[in-house]
Order: sequence, then structure tokens, then C-alpha cells
Amino acid sequence: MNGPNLRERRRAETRRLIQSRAMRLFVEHGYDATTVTDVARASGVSPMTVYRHFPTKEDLVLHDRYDDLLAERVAARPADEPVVLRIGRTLVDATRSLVGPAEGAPSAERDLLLARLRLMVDTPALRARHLDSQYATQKAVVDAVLGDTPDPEAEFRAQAAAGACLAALHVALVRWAREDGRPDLPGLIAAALAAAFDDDFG
Amino acid sequence: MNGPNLRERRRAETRRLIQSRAMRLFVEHGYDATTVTDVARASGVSPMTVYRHFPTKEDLVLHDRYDDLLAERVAARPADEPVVLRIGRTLVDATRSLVGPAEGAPSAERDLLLARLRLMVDTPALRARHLDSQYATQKAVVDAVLGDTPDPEAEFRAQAAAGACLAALHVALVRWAREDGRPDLPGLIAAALAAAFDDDFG
DNA sequence: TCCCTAGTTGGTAGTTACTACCATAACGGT
DNA sequence: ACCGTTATGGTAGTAACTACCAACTAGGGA
Repeated sequence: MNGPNLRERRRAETRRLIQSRAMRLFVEHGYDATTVTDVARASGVSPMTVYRHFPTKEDLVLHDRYDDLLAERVAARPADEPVVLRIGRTLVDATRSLVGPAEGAPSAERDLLLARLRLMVDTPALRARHLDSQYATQKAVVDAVLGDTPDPEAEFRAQAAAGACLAALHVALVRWAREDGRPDLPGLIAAALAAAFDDDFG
Repeated sequence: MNGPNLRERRRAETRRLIQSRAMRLFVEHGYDATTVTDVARASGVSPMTVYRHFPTKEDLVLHDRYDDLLAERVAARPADEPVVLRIGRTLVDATRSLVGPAEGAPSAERDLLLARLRLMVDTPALRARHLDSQYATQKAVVDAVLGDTPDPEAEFRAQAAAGACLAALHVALVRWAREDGRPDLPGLIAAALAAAFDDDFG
């Protein structure tokens, strides 16, 4: 029962390397102008290996592993809270713990998120894929809200609520990226949610 | 100042032909299993011509021309109505006038919409592109809401509201397609909006 | 310590969406 | 009848993927 193998560590390492080199190239020369072969060369591996680690070129940017985090936090909130508040406040809180309360300290996490968002906002292919991945996020959130009571009507209502919350989140993210990450992101999200649902998410 | 030329009519005709043949092939054999060359052959034109009329293969399915309709109707509603109600009720009304009040009469428009939705729901590439095209719809709706007062804060709030409404619409559309178009679509949309915003969109 | 399995990587060849670049033919107004 | 415009076709090329097969190497057991 030992931890990560040498094999697994090496695999994770090359994966990390490929993605970081890819992001650098994308930021420098643009997403469309960078080929997968370029990424492979910059990483010292063959194009095949890139495809082994990232099934599509878009996955080099998307990477989203926030789904589980969100689902956990949503499940942790009191179940008697109205669904929209439950999801919305989770979004604000989870974001705050990710990027920090204000714009004070520059964090690597924040910079990477910003770079990814900028790419996604102005590259149509990435924008589309990101919106589709929000689909998976929506499903995770809905499952967390429902717990283990399979009621189709409740599921439908939860889907609508989750979809609407995530749409507001997306609007906030886009604006944050447009303004180069200067505004307070949790605040922006709360403002977008408040504009949509006329309630307090702060 | 005469109407459509012979040239324009022929162009529109081949465009219509290509799209209808494409939809038939997609429905019969699946989207991914159908190549653009297949579509061209089935339409009696060259692949080049297909690309001239539809810049991407996805555009053969997407076609959305509802943006202008929605924008018009949103603009027509009283400006003092809360934004979410204004947009949401427009969605319900516009859909009702498109697919009819109930499931009574089978309409060609309805069947085509249903076929397109089904393709979009289970083809990832199409789903992503459709979500991205909702982006354009969102922009059109926001512009209609704002009229000609360029206030950044109001624009942000309108974006959040429009995005949330369209997300609820999407949830309703997906469920409608899943249930083979049996439920009353305007009713579903109203229910999704009600679930998200806890208000009456009937 | 020595294999033997299994997983990581690389190479080759192919498919498919999509894009210039140029040629041809037909339409529309003069 | 003439000529610019426009729809279409052909050729060649790029780039994102996808089998299919070969080589190497780590991990675990004999």
C-alpha cells in the first residue's frame, strides 16, 4: 500500500510538464497558432504522448477539477436552504477560498486561472468546450443537492437552479478576465448572482 | 428593386437542400458517422459547396435564427418590468408562438426542432457549439434590454440575468428532447424558470 | 537475481474537417 | 452582345485526431 509508484510519479510529471509548456505556448503565440506538434516538441515528447495524456488539444487548457470540490461543499450546506442560495453561496465561498478574499497577494493559482480564462474567453473552440464542461459541473452539483432521493421533478428544478447559478458564475468569470483579474472575484460572483436572483449571496 | 434574384433563389435553394439532406443523414447514421463528403454526395454538390454555405459541419445543424426574434420581443416588453421577468416571459411566449400552445397538432417546425435538439443533446461537439451560440443569443437579449444606454453596471446585471434565463431554457429544452417532445414546451420553460427564480412566468 | 507481465512511449499511415488558390461557367445589368 | 459579379468545382495542403504495431522499462513474483 505504498504511495505513488515511480511509474505514476513519472507519468504525472510528464503530464504536468506538457500542460505547463502548452499553456506557455498558448499564451505567447495564441491557441490556434500553436499546434499539438509544437507542444510536443517544447515538452521533449512525441505528439502521440501528448494525445495519451490529453485526449484533445482543448483539454490542455480546460483541466477543470473543481467539480468535486463544488459538489462536496454544496452537500455540506444545510438541505433546508433554498436551492439557489445553497448553490450560489457555495460558489462565492469556494471561489473565495481559491483565489483569496481580495486582490492583495498575487497567487500562482490565481494567475493560472486568469490565463486560462483569458484564453477561453477569446478562443471560440475553448469557450464552447468550457461551457460544455459546465454541463458536467451542473450534473455534479445537482447530484449533491439531491442527495440520494431520485425524484425526477426535484431533479428538474435542481438542474434549472444549478444551470442558472453557473451561468451567472460564467458572466462573473468573463468580466473578471476582461478586467485582468483586478476586481474581487467572489464579490463579482455575488453581484452577478444578486443581479439574477435579487437576493443576498455575500 | 425587384425581389430575390434567380441567383439568390438558387443559392437559398441549394442551401436548403444541403441542410435537409444533412439532417436526414445525421438522424439516420449519426452525426459523427456522417462525413461532409457524404452530405455533399447526397446533395449532388461538391464538398466545397457545402463549406461555402456552412462554414463548419456543426452549422449544418445549428442554424439558430431565433436571436433576432427574441431580441425584438424583449425590446417590445415594458422596460419597467424586472429584467428576469421580462426575458423569461419573452422566452415562454416566443416558444409558444413557435411550437404551438400544446402538443396537439404535429408541426414540421416542431419536428425539425426536436430532431436538432436530440442531435445536440447526445453529440458533444454539437452540444458545446450550441451552448456557445447561446452566448450570441445572450448578447442579443442584453442589447435589447439595455436599449441605447451604455451603462457597464447595468450591462453586467443584464448579462447575469439573461445568462441565467437562457440556462433555465436550456434545461427545459433538454428535458423536452429527452421526452421526445411530448410535454408542453412553453410549460416546461415556465417551470424551469419558476424553479430557478421562484416567480411566475406563465 | 531473473523473468514476465503490464504500462509508457514512439513510429507509421490513415481519416477527416477545413483552407487557400485558381479555373470555369452562368447570371445580371448595361 | 458584353463584362463584372458570383456560385461552383478541382487541387493541394494543414492539422487534429485514430488505429496498429514495435520497443523499452518498471514492478512483482519465482
